[in-house]
Amino acid sequence: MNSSRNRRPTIIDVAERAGVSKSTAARALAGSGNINDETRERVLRAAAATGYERNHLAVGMRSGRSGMLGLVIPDITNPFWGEVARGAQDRAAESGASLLVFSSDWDAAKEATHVGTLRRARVDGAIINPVADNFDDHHRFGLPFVFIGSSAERFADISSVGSDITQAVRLGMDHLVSKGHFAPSFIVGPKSRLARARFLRAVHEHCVERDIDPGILAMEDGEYTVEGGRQAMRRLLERPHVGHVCVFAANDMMALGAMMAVREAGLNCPADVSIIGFDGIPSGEFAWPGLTTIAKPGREIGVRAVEQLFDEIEHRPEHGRVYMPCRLIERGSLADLSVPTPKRAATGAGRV
Amino acid sequence: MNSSRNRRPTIIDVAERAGVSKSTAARALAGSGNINDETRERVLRAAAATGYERNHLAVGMRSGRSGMLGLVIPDITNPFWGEVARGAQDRAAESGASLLVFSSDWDAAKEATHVGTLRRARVDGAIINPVADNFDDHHRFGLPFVFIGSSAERFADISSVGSDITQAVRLGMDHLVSKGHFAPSFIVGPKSRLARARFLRAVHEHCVERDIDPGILAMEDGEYTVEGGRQAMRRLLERPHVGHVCVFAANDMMALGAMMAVREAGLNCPADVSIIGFDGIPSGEFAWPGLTTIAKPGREIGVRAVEQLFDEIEHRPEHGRVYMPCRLIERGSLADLSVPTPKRAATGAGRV
DNA sequence: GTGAAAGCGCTAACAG
DNA sequence: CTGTTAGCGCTTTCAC
Repeated sequence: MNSSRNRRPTIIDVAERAGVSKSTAARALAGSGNINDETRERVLRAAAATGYERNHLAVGMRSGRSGMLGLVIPDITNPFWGEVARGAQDRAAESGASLLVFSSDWDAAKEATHVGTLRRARVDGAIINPVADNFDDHHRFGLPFVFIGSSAERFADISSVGSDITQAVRLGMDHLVSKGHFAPSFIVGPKSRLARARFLRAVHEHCVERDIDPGILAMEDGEYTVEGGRQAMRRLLERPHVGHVCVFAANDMMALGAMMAVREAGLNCPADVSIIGFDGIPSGEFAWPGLTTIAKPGREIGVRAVEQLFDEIEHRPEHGRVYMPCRLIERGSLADLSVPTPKRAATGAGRV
Repeated sequence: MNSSRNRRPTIIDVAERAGVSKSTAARALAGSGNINDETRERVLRAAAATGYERNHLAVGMRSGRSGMLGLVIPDITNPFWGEVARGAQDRAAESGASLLVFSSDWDAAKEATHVGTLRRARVDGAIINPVADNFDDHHRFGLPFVFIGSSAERFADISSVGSDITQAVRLGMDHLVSKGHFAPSFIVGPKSRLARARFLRAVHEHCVERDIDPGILAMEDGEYTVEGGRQAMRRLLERPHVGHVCVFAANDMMALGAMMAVREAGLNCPADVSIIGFDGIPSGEFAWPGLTTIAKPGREIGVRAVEQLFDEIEHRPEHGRVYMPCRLIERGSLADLSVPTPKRAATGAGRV
């Protein structure tokens, strides 16, 4: 009868079956334009009967909108970025868009390659965690885009979304104080990483607000990894100190590494050393003791980024950065030194 | 001069600039067909000069190959599936293909929706972790596809790739025996899940091989979550038992939950209770003690799935299942009872 | 309200 | 080896 046994049905098949023209069928299918109710019904029925499915390639080609969005993150395997991807995915799907996901491994060359691929795929726009610090050609990605992550913050004029580090640090510091830790030590990322400066700036701001001299705060740095945190903690413990040690790690992996170092030094967390992290990765929940940390809203960031991207695509210039609030997750890695035992208080953070 | 200030350059712009015809330009750009070296050079230069980039939408439309692949997994946020996605992503990129990623949340309806979206996007094929157990319409996805994960194993005639559960269980059991644990208890998934049966079958096979009566093995089940594992462990500990308890959990999350239950019961892992998991998620590394487990090769599964999918697309019917070997990761959650100290063996679970 | 026709950017015969 | 000619499936004027 019909030759649609092998071919996938096209709009022409639907039109023929409904006894209308291509364009009428298109109008009915797209739900656009003025069209007779009865005609529309007929077309829709014909479409269902033939098993017609819109060819998005063709739509994209003709309309200039592919219905696809790109996402370039450092590593989909990383729990934080996985959350971001999930949020973006869900929000995109909600609007009928699909997401092309790529991992850059913090490598500028890979990032460029992937953006190129996205451009050729004619995605309508892209969400990118920029790895390259040193070039402002970002403006010439050649497609609508939105940045995500803390590394994006420095591009003030570019639409971006990330966690509110200032608020996060304040949350952490206030919590530490509430537990009787007044002068924590810090484990931060390597100097090369943008996020480090951002984190330290927030710490500094907070100290100024609270009339604390940032100079007295001990600090060690290392890679944003378990091993980096472990070594930094080791160095911290080698420093002369008295009483309870409290550490604020700029990243959960480092915090977990620090925890290991504490154990390896024959000390106990939280009895001897208190640790607070930053990220909210699942592993923190299973560590022993559970890692108290400040969780970034990964999923919400993904959702929000897609929304910003839509604005960008539709030329609703909402330029500027959106800061998403973080939240504290209390688990067991923090000792409570605030209990009103005079002796206890003196033990304190060692700042006599 | 040229009007290509706004429009993105097309193959026509390149052809004009190189002084050749559209098709010659196309041939040069695609690297296909016979073409004069010098002409090709000229075209390539013209392309570079105009900043031409192939429009994959148009290519896909004309050639019938979109250069896109779909991936439908339960949850990109889950560490195992994240690994799979990453492997697939990398392998696809290697061949110049892009990956559309979707999460189904183990929901058959979502799965169907996503497959529909992929079909409309005209992906060349899809990699799917099938959630629906009860329909064989899989054959009518309407596009080339490959299954992944253990739930796919029952579709013997469909190309699929997953971990080798039989080998994994053997690896685990042998390791337990080598540490002096001869009759472990089991924590397995809910009856509704396909993977459970697959796991138990492997255990059974192993027992038969080793002349062990599977009937003597204690078993509890629960959801594949931390909470599921915790409750199952609780029930296991309530059972009458003497000496050291050894537990083989069918999933790392459950194993981690079991570890919590042990701690909550005032017991110690591994002194009183030994635990071995199955998955290889990162959290197991940070738990205390570190979780000994059998790791599935998530990334390799992703890579392999893409390769199988290419075969499928190219009509190289390699139908059948590919089993990827798992590997043992030794950490600290297993007591070594094999040391020939009679006392040790008797010390056991300490709950007299 | 509906149809005819043009064309998005590219590839694939088919001639030369 | 290169140019000409058709479309791929759809949207979108522009008539009627």
